Amino acid sequence: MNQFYKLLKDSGLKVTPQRSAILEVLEKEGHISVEKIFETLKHSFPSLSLATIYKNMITLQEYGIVKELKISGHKNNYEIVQEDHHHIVCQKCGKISDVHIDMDNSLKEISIKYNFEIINTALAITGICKTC
Amino acid sequence: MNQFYKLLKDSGLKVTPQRSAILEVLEKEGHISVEKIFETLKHSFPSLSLATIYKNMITLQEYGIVKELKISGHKNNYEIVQEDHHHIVCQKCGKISDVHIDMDNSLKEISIKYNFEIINTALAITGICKTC
DNA sequence: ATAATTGCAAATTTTTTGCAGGTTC
DNA sequence: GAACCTGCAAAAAATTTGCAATTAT
Repeated sequence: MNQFYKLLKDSGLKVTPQRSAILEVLEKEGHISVEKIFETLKHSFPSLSLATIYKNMITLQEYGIVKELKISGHKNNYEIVQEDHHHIVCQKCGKISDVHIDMDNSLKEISIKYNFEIINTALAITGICKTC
Repeated sequence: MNQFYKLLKDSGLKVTPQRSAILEVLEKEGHISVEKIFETLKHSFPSLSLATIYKNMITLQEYGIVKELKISGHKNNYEIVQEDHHHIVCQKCGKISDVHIDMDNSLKEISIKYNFEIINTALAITGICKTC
């Protein structure tokens, strides 16, 4: 019984080894592309197919378990849905880190000003990181 | 002599009819995909090639004239670089609108806290718009 | 037993590349 | 005339689909 057993069960999704492994990779890496997930897992699952990963990304997104991360100049990355947060992305080394920014006030203003019901926000801050 | 003549000239780029037309479409539409640019222009330029649009998107980005807009669930869109702004995106009708949000304080904090030199920010707020 | 999931192969979609001919400056 | 740009066709990369076999519940 793995770490994501309950999460999947509660969603009514089947707990397959491939699916669990994908989630473990996402958990471990934080943000990762389909290609890299495949690279990482093909040793433990020699028959694993890219299609399976793509299908899972779609399903897991539909169930609100995983989120797609689109960042200019990067392949699509995926992450496990967690507490709201945003991302800083180094243009040199490509590293993506989570940051927490309180935007409640700004968002409330937008919501009122445009009469817009906010469901989600995605902020990517690009620049040069500490070590670069 | 069109609207973008000076901009292109000053950048050292050649002013071709295709390039000017692409910029005009971007200007008019605000945010638009390569596919849609192609649809829009193929009437006036029957020989226009998708490759030309892709190549221009790359060049114009390199020269800081155009910016790629990546939004989850949407095709890549492009816009002309303007004053810093962000986007609200309706999940129902797909409409993308510009919004201005002052995030200076939050960004300054991030910059100091992570010792991160911020070059750019991309915020996409998704939800349901007024009319939907 | 049923419905969901996987893996494969093929198909589609999106983007890039090389090169020859044409255009801009 | 030099460098750049376009358009075409082909290639490469990214994603989706259909279907048969397998697996989870």
